[in-house]
Amino acid sequence: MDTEQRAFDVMSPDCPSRSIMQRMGDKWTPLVFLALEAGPRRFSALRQDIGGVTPKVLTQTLRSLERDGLLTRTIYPEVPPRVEYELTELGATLLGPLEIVRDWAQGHAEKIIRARLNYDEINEG
Amino acid sequence: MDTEQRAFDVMSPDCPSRSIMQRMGDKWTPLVFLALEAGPRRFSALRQDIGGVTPKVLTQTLRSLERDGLLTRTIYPEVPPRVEYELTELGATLLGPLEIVRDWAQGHAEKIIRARLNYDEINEG
DNA sequence: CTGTATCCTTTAAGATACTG
DNA sequence: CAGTATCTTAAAGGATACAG
Repeated sequence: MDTEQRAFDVMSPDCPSRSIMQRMGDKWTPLVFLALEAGPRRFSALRQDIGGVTPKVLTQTLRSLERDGLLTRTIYPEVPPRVEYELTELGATLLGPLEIVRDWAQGHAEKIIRARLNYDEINEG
Repeated sequence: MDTEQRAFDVMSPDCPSRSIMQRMGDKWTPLVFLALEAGPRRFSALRQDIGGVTPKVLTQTLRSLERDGLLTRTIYPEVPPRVEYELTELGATLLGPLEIVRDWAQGHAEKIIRARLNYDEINEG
């Protein structure tokens, strides 16, 4: 059928691009990406880079990104074990958009916090 | 204290910018923004623009964005009632980043879907 | 038309403890 | 070191019906 344009449309309820867009906004995914920006990193390093994440949740996040082809998981047969995570070429293309969003969030956080206080003041007193 | 740089850091567990970044990725927020890109829009119009959203959830999303100062809600005292939603200046500054993310999602959806199929094939049979 | 109210299901996430 | 297992809680989202 139509595979040239409008093949994917986030405004369409069933479009897979929706799930992709949502995944970007989940709690830990963006932080994993930013932590991997500079290069490969192992599990415990990621855990430290990203404050407050439990091993279970970090594993879930990493597996999910691996499944989507956004990063690779490499196991080195050593003792003690070493596992490295690294962005794929595809994953790296997401860094730009992610940084833009991050910069927006950091740059406008103060205004938003003020707006919230103002709203709450008016609507609760 | 330090209000000049690194005032907000998404890598920091308790930074408010995290909650902002997360909100961008919730299910309906980006779609509301894209629907409001062309100008003010009323409730029922938004409901139709955005497939599959229930009134309850749409209201929640809109209220939350209003609270953050990203859009305004204007009630016109008519019968039948008319309510229009419109992006604020602050909200409009988020359109650019959002479009970049949307384009990435739509542009790479196919590759990701293939990666998923491949992963599932290997890890389940 | 623009919502609210209720109830329900699903999913994300966190705490904690344990294993190859 | 790099996870897994189990349990529990919190939050998001959806179905449906109804109200001003």
